[in-house]
Amino acid sequence: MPNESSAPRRRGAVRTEALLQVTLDLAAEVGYAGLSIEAIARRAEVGKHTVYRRWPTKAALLLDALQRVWTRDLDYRPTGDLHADLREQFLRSVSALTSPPLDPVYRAVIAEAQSDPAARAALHERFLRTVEQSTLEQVTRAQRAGQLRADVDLTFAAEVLCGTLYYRHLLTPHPVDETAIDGLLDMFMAAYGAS
Amino acid sequence: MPNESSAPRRRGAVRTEALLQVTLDLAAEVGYAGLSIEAIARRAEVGKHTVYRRWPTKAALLLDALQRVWTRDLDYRPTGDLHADLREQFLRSVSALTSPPLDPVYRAVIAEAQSDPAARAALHERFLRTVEQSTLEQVTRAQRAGQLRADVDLTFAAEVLCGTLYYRHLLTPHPVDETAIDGLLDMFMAAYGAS
Amino acid sequence: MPNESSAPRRRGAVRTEALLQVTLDLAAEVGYAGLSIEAIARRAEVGKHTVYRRWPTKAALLLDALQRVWTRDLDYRPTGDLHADLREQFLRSVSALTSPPLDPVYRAVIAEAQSDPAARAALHERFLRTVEQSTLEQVTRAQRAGQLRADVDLTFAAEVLCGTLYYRHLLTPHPVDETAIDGLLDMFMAAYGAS
Amino acid sequence: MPNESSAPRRRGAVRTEALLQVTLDLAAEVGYAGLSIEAIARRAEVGKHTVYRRWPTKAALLLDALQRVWTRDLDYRPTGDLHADLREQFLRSVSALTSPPLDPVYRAVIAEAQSDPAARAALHERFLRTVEQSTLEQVTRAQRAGQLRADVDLTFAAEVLCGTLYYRHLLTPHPVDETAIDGLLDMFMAAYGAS
DNA sequence: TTTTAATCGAGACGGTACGTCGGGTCTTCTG
DNA sequence: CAGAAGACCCGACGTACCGTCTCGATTAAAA
Repeated sequence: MPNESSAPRRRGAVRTEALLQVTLDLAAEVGYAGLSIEAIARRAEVGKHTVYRRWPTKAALLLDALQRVWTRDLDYRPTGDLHADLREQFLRSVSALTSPPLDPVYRAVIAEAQSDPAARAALHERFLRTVEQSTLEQVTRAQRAGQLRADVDLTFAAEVLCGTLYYRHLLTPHPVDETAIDGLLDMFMAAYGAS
Repeated sequence: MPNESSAPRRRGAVRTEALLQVTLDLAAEVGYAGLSIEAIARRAEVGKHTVYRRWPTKAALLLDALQRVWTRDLDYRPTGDLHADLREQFLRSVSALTSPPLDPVYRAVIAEAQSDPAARAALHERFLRTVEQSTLEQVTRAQRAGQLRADVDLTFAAEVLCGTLYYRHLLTPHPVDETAIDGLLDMFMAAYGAS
Repeated sequence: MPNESSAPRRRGAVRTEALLQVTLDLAAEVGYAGLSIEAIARRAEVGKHTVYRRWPTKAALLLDALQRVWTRDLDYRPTGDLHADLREQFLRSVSALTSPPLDPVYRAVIAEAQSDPAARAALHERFLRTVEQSTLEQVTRAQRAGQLRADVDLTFAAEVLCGTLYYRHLLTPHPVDETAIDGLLDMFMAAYGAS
Repeated sequence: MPNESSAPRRRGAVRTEALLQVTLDLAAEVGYAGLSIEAIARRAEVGKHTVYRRWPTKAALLLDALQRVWTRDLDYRPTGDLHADLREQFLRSVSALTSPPLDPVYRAVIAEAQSDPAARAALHERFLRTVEQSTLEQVTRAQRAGQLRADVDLTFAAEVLCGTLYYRHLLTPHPVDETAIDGLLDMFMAAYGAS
């Protein structure tokens, strides 16, 4: 009896997915400017209320849309070489963050977050902290493996690593290229590299 | 001499000043949300065109308004003790950045900058780079005084120091407090401290 | 036989009643503005479909609701004195038409009827014509009793009597008071009074 | 000296005219249903605010639009024969009231007036009362000419004459044809005709 | 001075988006 | 299988800003 209910499939789940996809499409095509709820609803051929029913705020919608593309790139496999692994992870992140679907949405979220502390908290909780966390795990592993000094708490170091890259990407006109990443890692290793 | 010059009829430059001040006042009172050009002109009892004649963009206006409060806090005097000096400078910056007149304007600029690369460049050129620069000068002086290793280019290090603080302030819910600043400086000294 | 229903009790009859009552309650409380099908269904804790299943149109629902209060006031008993009887009937009608439950519903029906000829026909058939009819019966009785000229068809006269009052009530800011009613009856008697 | 300033021409007077015309056009084409402010603005290629700037309410706009067509038909010239003159006037009014541009607008006004006492008052003041008034003047002239009894106040009679016709037109499915008008006038003459 | 040319306040204007509401239709699930 | 609950598309509501534009009135510099 192959019952079809293994996925409960709440009523509008499909539509929710569609709306998020439309948001990404729109972002890729018209960029940050075209990301109005009105435009999204229009493009999705959906009443505005159908959007508002799902997300109380544009920021909330954008965060979910972000999630949708975000999770796809988290399948990296550490090799054990800390420097190489961090380098790889950062390059991947930056590459994703720079290309069309993600970049406009991310910037839109940043913009929204400036006027809405709640959105700011959500942004950090769901994305920035995640990146910090995965970075922290990597360096902690390296620390246990003796590659880093054992007498320091690396939590803040992880924030510095990530924060520097986000700062450069979002707030400066400079690109986050290999030079920048290497410079950052050099400083990190100089500070915390074992003996 | 029936000239009723009690009303001196201020000319252009004065009015420009007045508009910037109104922008700051509005920001302090109603916050980011109230910073529309419409509201600013209304509050200043000025035609909208008078605003547009001076600044092509909201971002441009906000940047100038920012400048107005910004320059007031740059009168710090280094003592020679690197750690203490940086600490002092960062605490001052953050304190200014957190209090009413500046914070809403800064966030508004950040928001505008997301959709406008030119504004992003201007933001970096006029503010972020300035802070990086003054930081760089300080650490370079210390380097020459032998407090820091002589074999490194500190340009990027200065960016890391500033970037980390901006990242935390603008994009996370965490406060930029003394703990954070000290943590950051510790990492910096561990990496680049002499011998 | 524990059947408690001497009447066949069609399933939804009670609910239909309840909906009509809710409509009247809502009209009394929030007036014409609050008379949306949405609000009625909400107030009755009923799905909108349950309303649409019963009435194809808001006008239809309102007409039925109107009926509900209307029939309660038709228990007048003519005395034989034409002038007094008409006066009494008109005063009653107007009094009912002016007070909360009925007035907003009536006006809502008028409004609906403007855009919907079918509703207009129904309004006339079920209410206006009824009033004209009962007026006609009274004057015809008086005519047969010799109180009115025998050589005229009073059908149109009845329409004039009623129409004038409705006109004043619905389309002018003037109240339909005793003065108005007496003036109208005077004119009527002057035209058709016997000899 | 052909000075061009005989008309001061306030800024948007032309546009106001255009909007009223568009309202009438729309009414003629799509009828009562299409008379949303949104549709009017769209059709006139005008921002919604441009409409709201001129009229606080849909009712106000419709009343002005009504005025525009209304005044064109008031150029009748009484002949002195009361019965014929009233007949002519009523026929003209009804004819105007029945044809496309006017009928949908009038009904829309009636509908709006039901929920807005102010609109109701305005409707009466600007249109209904005008008709009553011109009717009153005609019958008063006839009264002075000895065609009508001298001992009666005809104010209310004028209301009855007009009210009956409006009642029939707006609230019943019956047409206001010559039969109806003649019946009404017969009753009137029977009541107030001289000797 | 007188004229000319900016500059100003005020705000109209066509747009676009906001967030809310109601109209009708169509589903889903419960009793 | 009827019914409550409400999702859904649609489109109007009235408000707010955007950036451009016109309007007179008020000044400044040029004639």
